[in-house]
Order: sequence, then C-alpha cells, then structure tokens
Amino acid sequence: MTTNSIDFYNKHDKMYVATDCIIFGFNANQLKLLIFKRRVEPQKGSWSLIGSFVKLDEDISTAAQRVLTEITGLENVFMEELKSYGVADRDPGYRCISIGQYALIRLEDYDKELVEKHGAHWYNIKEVPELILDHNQMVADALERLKRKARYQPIGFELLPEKFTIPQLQQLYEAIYQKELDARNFRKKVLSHNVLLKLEEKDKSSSRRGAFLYKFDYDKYQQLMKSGYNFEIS
Amino acid sequence: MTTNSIDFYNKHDKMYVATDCIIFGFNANQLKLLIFKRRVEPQKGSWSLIGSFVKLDEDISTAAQRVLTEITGLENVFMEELKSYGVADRDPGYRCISIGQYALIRLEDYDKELVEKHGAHWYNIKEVPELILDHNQMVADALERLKRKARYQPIGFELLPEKFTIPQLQQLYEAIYQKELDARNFRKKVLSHNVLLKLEEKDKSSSRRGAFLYKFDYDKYQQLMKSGYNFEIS
DNA sequence: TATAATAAATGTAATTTATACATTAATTTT
DNA sequence: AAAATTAATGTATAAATTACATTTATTATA
Repeated sequence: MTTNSIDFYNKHDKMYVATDCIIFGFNANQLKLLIFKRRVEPQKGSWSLIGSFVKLDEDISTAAQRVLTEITGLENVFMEELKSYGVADRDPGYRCISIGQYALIRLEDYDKELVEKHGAHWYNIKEVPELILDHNQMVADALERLKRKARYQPIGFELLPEKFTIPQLQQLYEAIYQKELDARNFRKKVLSHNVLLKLEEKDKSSSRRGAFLYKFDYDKYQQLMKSGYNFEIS
Repeated sequence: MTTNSIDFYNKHDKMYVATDCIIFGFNANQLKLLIFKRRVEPQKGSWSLIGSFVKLDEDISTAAQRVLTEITGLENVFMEELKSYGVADRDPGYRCISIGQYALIRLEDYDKELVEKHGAHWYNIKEVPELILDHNQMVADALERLKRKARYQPIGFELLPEKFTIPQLQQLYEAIYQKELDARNFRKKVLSHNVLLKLEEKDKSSSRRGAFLYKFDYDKYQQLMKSGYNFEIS
C-alpha cells in the first residue's frame, strides 16, 4: 500500500467530522446541482459533492459556509443542515461522519472562474452522475427536503434573481415539484399571500409582451409569520 | 486544576462525536421528557439529556439506540435524527459535536427499575429544569419538530398504548399542539383517513360509558402512502 | 330500581379553500 | 397591418374546514 491519506488517518484511529454541501441552482427551467471532479487520490477523477473536514476550532455551519465561499465566491447564501451521515463504514478509508448541508444559490451571482478553477460543474438534477461514497443519497435526501420545504417556507426565492416574474416563479415550482401547475391558480395563490412586491419594470426576455417583475418582501413575510400566518405554495 | 476527564480529552486534541436523546412520553394528558441527574464530574448533580459518545466502529443511529436501550430497556423504539449541534465551543471541556435524536416511547412499556437506577426522571415538558450545555435548546428544537411532524405523519401513535381511544388520541394532539381541538371535528378527521381499526373492547377508565378502543393500522397506512395519500391531523 | 352524573358519540349548515378550465391583452417581428 | 407569442385574468364547481348542541351508554348512589 502506498503512503496516502488513508493510511495516515487510519494510524490515528480517530473520528473525523466532515461537512458536504449539496448546492442547488435553477436555470432554464431546470434544477441544477454543483458537483466536482476529484483531482487528488483517493478516487481521483470521480464526481463528488463539495466538502471539507470540520476544523477543531470551527463550527460545523462555519465549515460549510467556508467550503461554499471557497468554491463559489458567495457569502450569506441560504444553507441549512440536511442530516448527518454516520454509518460506521460509509468511508472505506477512515472513520468519518459527514453533516450534509444543502445550499440554494442564484446562478447569476456566483464566481464562474472560481468554480471552473475547482473543477466544478453544474448538472441538471435529473442527470447527476454517480458520485463517491453516499453522496448520491445525500442529493436524493436534499431534493426530497427541498420539495417538502419549498411548500411551506419561501425558500424557493433563494434560487431566483432578486427580481423575478410570476411565470419564472411558477417554472421554478414546477421544477421542484416535478409537476405542471395551472398558471391562473398559481398566480392567484402566490399573490394571495401578499408577500410579493410588484415593480414597474417588465422582463421581456421571454415574451414580446413582457412580464412584470416582482420582489419577495421579507419584512412583510416576517410580520405575517409572527402573527401566525400559514404560508403555503401548492 | 485537578486531573479530570476534561484534561484527559484536551490533551488529545481530538474531535469527539456524541449523540444525545430527547426522549418523549405521554401520560395524564401531558407530554413528558426523560432526563437524568449526572452522577459524575463534570457538572455532577446537574440535569442533562441522556447521551453517549459514538464509538469508532458504531453507526450514529446505533449509538443512540444503545443509549436508549441502556436507560429504558426498550428496543425498536421510534427514534429519528433531530439535527447536529456543532458550535465549536458548545462544550467547554473539549471539542465535541452531538447529534440530537428524539425518541417517542410508550410510558407503560419502559423498565422502571432501569430508569431509576440511572437516576433518570420524567418531567412535564413545561417544567423541564435547566439542563447542561445546549440541552435545553435540543429539547426546544425536538418539541418544535414533534409539533410539525405529528401533523403530517402518524408518529403520535408511538406515544400511546397500542390500544387507545379517540378521546385519548385527541388529548395527545392537544398536548402536542398546545391547543384545544373540537371533539366532533377531530374524530371526523382522524377516522376519515381509514387507518384506525375499531375494536370491540371499551376503555372504561375515564368514563362510565366507556370509549371504544382503536388500533393504528400500519399496513393500511403504508398502502395509502404508496398510492400518494396525504395524511394530516389538524 | 329509579335517578343523577359523566364522558362518549354523533350531524349539519356555513364558510373557506382548491380545482378546473378559455379568452383577451400587450408587445414585437415580419 | 397582420401574425406571432407569452402574460394576465375570472368564474363556477367541488372539496375541505369550521362552528356549534344534543343524545347515548353506563355506573354510582339515593
């Protein structure tokens, strides 16, 4: 056996804690996932989620933010713990648990050069290749979580530009729910919550007529939540 | 400084992984929490959740089951990961992350002697004393999760005897939601799901007339779920 | 043995929410 | 000026939720 990192870790007989990021984006009516090709052993050349060990003096959530910033250049991104992956033999090299965290980012915001530099690529969520270890399971779990959560919390907006149209929002939800929605009912429903701010501007990129742009009104949403309002987009 | 376990761990400069169990029960119309009084340093005499380090060759979930069995004598209990607690300085002694897991147990089933032996006590959820570290936060998080989850998944039944009456079930949900429910509407709603099996027997412990006993029909529930049914108890 | 006491069981009408569905409006390109 | 294209809108029906009061079964006791 060569002297690689696996030997190194085994010798110490320690428990390692890592975090892996399931990074979602949305573009061209498709949910996307950011993964990267490993450039070092073990498993050089395999596709993998982006992750890191949690440092001894670092919060788990800080570690995840660090990883995300290293790869995308973005800070203050929506990120939330998914779950832990802690089966004893999940990593053949050494004992390592991982805390999966999923992030929702705006595809127009991130640093393309940085992503490129790290060998990372966006894949349509339906076309994600085989990933190392239990990373495909992490993606499946994150997707399920996103599906469930988007219904009751306005996290979908994290995947859209700050200014978006109702048809765009509908396409996003269609991608998340994997089903078609009725345009009239959808519009009625989202507007009924009174958390969308209609702007004067129109987006004309996808129609001659153009569609009005809206912004999500976080303050209004916070207020409503405090007073026990029940947000839902079905 | 005395030679205690904190010194010991610090010297190794390692990352530790623990799991803590938030154990719920239900009795006398009250949600209960099982906590115990520490009998060893550090913080001897303080109240705490029940936990353990995850062994190097042990799954996280196995560790949690092990702890639960050690304390209650029960196996095959409903238990589910809550979230990880991974702030770097959460434990002043050494670097330790903990995976919180919440369990729902039937109060008539557990081994009373074992619980006693470990210095564990049931507290009404509203009267839980101060716990060590971030354990009160864990309890708060678990309670919130239980509230949300009980609505869409039939996990409440894990807190009731196998045979229960509709009024009992209602009282349980009233305890979880912290609000009163209408008896007619509640009964209508739960029975509409067709997952309760009405027995011939009555429970006469709380009324002269007696109330019919029911069982939760897991098989029926599984079937319904497969065909896309939407369970909800509001 | 009749009566009182007690919690269990039940139905209906009104309101709210969800669903299904087709046409007109605004704008640009040709 | 006409054609093309997506955005925007309303209504009727069905389904679900809510609010609300009386009768029933049984045991204890007068």
